[in-house]
Amino acid sequence: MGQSKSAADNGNRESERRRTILRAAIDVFARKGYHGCRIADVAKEAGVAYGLVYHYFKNKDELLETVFDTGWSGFVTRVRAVVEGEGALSAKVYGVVDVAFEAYRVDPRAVKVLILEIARSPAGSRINRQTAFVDAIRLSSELFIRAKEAGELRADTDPLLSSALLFGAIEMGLTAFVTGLADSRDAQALERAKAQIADTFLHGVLADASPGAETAAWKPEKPSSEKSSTKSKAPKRT
Amino acid sequence: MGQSKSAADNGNRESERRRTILRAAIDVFARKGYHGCRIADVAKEAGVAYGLVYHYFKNKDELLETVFDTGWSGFVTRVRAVVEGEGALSAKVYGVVDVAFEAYRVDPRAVKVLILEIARSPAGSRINRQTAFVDAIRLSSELFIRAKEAGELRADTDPLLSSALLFGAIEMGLTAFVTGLADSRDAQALERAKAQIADTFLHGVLADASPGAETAAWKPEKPSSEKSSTKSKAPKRT
DNA sequence: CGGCCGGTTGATTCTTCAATCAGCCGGTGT
DNA sequence: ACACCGGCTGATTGAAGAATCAACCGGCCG
Repeated sequence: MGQSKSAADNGNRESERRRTILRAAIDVFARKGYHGCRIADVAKEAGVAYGLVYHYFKNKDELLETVFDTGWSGFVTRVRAVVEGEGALSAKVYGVVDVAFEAYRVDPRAVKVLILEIARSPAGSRINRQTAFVDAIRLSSELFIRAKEAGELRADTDPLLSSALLFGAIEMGLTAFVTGLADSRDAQALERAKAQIADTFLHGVLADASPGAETAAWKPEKPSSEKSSTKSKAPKRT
Repeated sequence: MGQSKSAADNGNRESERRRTILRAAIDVFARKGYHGCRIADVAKEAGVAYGLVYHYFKNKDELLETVFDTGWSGFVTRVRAVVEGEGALSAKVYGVVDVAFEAYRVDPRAVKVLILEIARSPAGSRINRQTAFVDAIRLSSELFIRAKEAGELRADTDPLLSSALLFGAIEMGLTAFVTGLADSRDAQALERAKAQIADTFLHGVLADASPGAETAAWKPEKPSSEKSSTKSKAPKRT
């Protein structure tokens, strides 16, 4: 265990242990869920005494809160960068999808906890985590508001709902991997999923203007020559 | 309290009380969450003695399980009807969206519990509720498999993922109402949300076929005259 | 009338954990 | 050497709440 630290680490030792515990918490939460695990599990996973968890965190809830703050703030920051950056709507949408999937690639467990435990927890404790989620949706909705003014969007779209739908699609896409519906070790699959989410959101699933139209009418009109590629190599954002 | 039942109810009395408890459970779960409530709360809500809950249900978990089975089977049945029915892809997609929103309109509490407590619960107890969710996605994916063979779909779409995305969009749309982001008493808003979800999924958010390919430019300006209508009166399914 | 029986009650028991706390251990300064 | 100090330990406590159970109705049948 304890590596001798020499001198080097004088600055931030205060972490180290705390980090270990936080990491362990993420792993355990991801494996058994917040309610399904005891502090003892976290302590064991971290290879640390039960009491030490309480030395670094006020209580179990603060532990979850911290996991949340840590992971979420990074995500929001990146999303904000995309939203406020240069480029057309399409590029930004792809950028947002990319941020989410990248987060997943880097730390699937953390993303799992964020999605499963936090985004959907009913009125969790004091601090409204729901709020944080809503804030993210609001943030990216600006993207659609501006795009709409610029005429990039169809007229009958509500920006807030569009934003929500994008996140919903991303979340469900990730959930497919989180729950094992899709193989998350397949880098190709991840890439394809990313592309399809962005493409579907931007262009829909239909194979072009569906000529048949059905029953009533889905406005088949589509003068626009070739719809083209679609292969969508959409500009990588990174 | 106890209404005298006269004779009339001879047949299925075995329910009655059980139903009351189940109903109470849904309400309480919706209000405080599964983990956030005690059996005592359910009993009180139902106006029934604590012990009676255990007369009708083996334990707290079975209560949730039952809420799930009850609500979910109905939903799946309706979705199946849509998937296996007649009509073009577009109509069916709208139909699926409609089923979900109708369920919400009829019993928002129950839908809330389904979404918040069950869809996302991490490896809950024995029975895999995740599985049920996955099954629904698989079921509706058949819709996309067939549509793809018929050439209705773009070639580069994965049916399973498409199905997941549709459900993701629906779920997030409903979540917006469940969490109060949008006003669920506004029938108009519900209608619009439904239409936008289906439209976005089928046609995307973009103002038109953006021919510009991507890479460099995403072709901002769109001359395409009137994009118009699109008001989408999409065939009502009911 | 009296005993049975299924539905019903709610106090009691038992379990599970979050949270505490008295003290240990090893490093550091004097 | 000694005393101090902060990180660290884990048995103990106390509360919350799930599940049990013995007793209690009120109808019904013999």
